[in-house]
Amino acid sequence: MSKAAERLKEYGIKPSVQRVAIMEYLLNHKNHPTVDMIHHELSERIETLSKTTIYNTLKLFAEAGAILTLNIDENTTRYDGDTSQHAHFKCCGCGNIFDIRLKNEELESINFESTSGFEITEKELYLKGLCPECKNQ
Amino acid sequence: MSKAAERLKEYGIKPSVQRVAIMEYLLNHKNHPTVDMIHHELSERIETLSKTTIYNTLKLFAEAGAILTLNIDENTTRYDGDTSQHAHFKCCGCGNIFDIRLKNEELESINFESTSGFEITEKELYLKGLCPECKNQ
DNA sequence: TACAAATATGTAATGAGTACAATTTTATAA
DNA sequence: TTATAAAATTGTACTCATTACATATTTGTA
Repeated sequence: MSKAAERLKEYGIKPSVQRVAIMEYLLNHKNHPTVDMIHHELSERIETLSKTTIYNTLKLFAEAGAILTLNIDENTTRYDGDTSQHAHFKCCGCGNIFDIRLKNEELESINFESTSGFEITEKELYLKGLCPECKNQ
Repeated sequence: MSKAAERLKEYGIKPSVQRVAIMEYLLNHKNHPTVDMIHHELSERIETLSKTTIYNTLKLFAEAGAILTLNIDENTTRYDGDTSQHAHFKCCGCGNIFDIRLKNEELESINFESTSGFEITEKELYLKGLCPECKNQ
């Protein structure tokens, strides 16, 4: 079984050609794609693949916790198949989004002054600025 | 001079009735409003105030660094007149957005494994979950 | 007062995302 | 295998936040 299919099983999601293809794309591409990017790429292989299916599928994945939904981009939602702890960096020059690895438990250890009573289920750290390439131009 | 007008001056923004009113709203409301919320509230006082003006003005403020633009909400942009360091919490129950104070320099002290060459100009920490009120229901 | 530059406004257009009805695929049972 | 129900996919129409743009108003200045 492919890694993508395994991952779906792991999260209790029934596999289908479309679902496996979408998960596969997310696992093999670290570019934090938009729906359009996924559709453009996959519709070459799966000619009838509709954007609605991609939207539905990504929502299904995200609600199951199998992928991350990123709102770092102002215009459009981005998706990430890597659910391990890390931050995201958006370059204001080229627009690309980079993974920023954190040392172990770095986000867990942040000290808040006032979260008593709040139940935190999700933490996202977004950074912006210039990537190394854009910085040297 | 009002606090709002002072703030505009501080960031090199020429004041106008509309600009002062919008900044005033942001300084007096900690609800991280949307454009619609600002428009709904202010158009009672300034009858001709258009949404386009609010969009333009908020963009102007944000680019000058006088306010923050938040993408914590999936559907719509929220704005924050408090530019001091703090995180944001969105309650999945009521949808409200809360300020979460951080201890001094907490965000600065996060250790990244791999930011060499990146120029970071902005950091946003978004939390999600349930607020105290929604948790008890 | 006259004129130019800066602001503000209203309408039309864009485009991401969703609702929904129709179609296709999959699973199940006789 | 066949019939049938449930699940998944698809395409179209729609919503709604945001932007583009042309026009109108206000402000600053000579």
